Amino acid sequence: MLKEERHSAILNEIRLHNRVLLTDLSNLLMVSEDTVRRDLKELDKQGLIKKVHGGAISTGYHSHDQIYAHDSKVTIARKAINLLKSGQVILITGGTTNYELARMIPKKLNATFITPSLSTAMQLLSHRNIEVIFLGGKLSNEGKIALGGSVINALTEIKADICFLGTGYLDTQHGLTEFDWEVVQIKKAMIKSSTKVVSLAISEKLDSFQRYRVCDIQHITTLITELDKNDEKFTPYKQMGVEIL
Amino acid sequence: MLKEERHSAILNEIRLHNRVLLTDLSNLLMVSEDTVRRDLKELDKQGLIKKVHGGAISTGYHSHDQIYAHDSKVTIARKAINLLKSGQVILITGGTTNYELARMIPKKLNATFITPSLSTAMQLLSHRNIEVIFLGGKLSNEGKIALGGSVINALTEIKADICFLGTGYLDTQHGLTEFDWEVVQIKKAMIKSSTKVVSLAISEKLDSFQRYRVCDIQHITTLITELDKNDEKFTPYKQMGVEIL
DNA sequence: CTATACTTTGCAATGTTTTGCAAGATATTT
DNA sequence: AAATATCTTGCAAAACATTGCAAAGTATAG
Repeated sequence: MLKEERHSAILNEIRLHNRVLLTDLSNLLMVSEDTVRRDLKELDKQGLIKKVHGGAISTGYHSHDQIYAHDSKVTIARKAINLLKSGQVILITGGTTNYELARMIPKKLNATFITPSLSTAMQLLSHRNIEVIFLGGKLSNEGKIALGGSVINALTEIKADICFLGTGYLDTQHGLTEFDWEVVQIKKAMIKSSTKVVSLAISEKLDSFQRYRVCDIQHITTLITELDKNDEKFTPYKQMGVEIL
Repeated sequence: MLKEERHSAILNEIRLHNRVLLTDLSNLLMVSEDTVRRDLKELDKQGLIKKVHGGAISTGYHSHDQIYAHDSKVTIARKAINLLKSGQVILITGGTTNYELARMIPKKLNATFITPSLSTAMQLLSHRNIEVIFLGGKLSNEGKIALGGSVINALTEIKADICFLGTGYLDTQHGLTEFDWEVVQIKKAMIKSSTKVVSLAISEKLDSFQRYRVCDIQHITTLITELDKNDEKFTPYKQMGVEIL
């Protein structure tokens, strides 16, 4: 294979995905990583791509990464990661906290993620060892997630180890609530299909509620917030058998 | 063999495959590598090809990724938009040309798009009046598209007005061909589910082919390239009933 | 037809580019 | 701070390019 062909292929990859990993290119083009590195360096010098540690990105690339840097969400996501284990099948909804979670998945984790969220799926795909299954359906314009019967149907055929529920309101009286009825249906189906249920909630979502109920507190296995787990606020949750992280 | 014969043989090879190796030409033409080298040098000086280390590539090849191809993709997408009408149900694959198409959809268009491609879906979602349905399944890491049985099953339950096939290689002898077997299955299903079949192909993808066949030329309703529709190259296509734009 | 000048071709010697490897330096992740 | 992963550098083997040259072929003028 000619050098120019490789360059062309590399530019193509980057154009398509906005980013490439060096190792992937090495496999794809069947040349050593050194050669790819040299190719990338050359293309970078020509200003066609931007070479970064571990690969290269498109020059005009602005990832969503900078947009959400909310500290508490990062804190929550970091705690949540400890629940992940290789070999698991994991349901995960959309939402910025789950997006953070998807970002910081360890590279060596080997698991299957199932999601109806476009952004989460996109993020998950950047991890090599992870299998991503998208629950198809009609996409909602706001949340960029698939909703409706097809998602719920697909969920009935799945038994996952754990599910991560993002966005949602939580209080001891009303349980986990939502403002979108369609989303509620999805979350209900997810809970039904999972052995463990993890709710990720920044503290401002606590002690408030919305119109539609997803489930009672008792159905939640683990609640993760950015607060200290010994906060007195959590005593009632603990009494209902919820683990606090 | 005369020098001129060799020259046209070389140009032919390059037109066909976009590239040639020096050693291959030497064998093919049964002359020494030195002679071929001199031939290539001469053709390069005439601007007909681009000589590179180890062989030569078509002149359009390098600029392909940067400016030229992007421009032609925009041109193609612009032509394709005229086929869209409000009320239609539209199948669309991934690929950069379709991505461009998704970007430039008119705001007032009111239609349903169905796709297995993450990036295309994401782009389509930015249009208010458009309904987007994602064909869920296991996501491939490379193409960021859903593949496999679930996509094909979902497609059997759909009868769309039109389908837009991106990336793919086209020639009169082999028809529409693809690189990836899984992708071929999806495209086949899409064609089956659509009344009209539109193939978007930059001219580079013409007159070349890959391992796996999607369909014959006859199954394509409309072919869109960046070239003029009266280009003599299209005569055989027209004879097979393909509309050229 | 013949001699001369010119072109083309292959060969060999020498120079250059490309590529993969290995060792040590940096960066990143845990 | 330790463990990985990635990067840099120098190097050697292989592939490729260049140059000069000689043999063979072609063209042209006398």
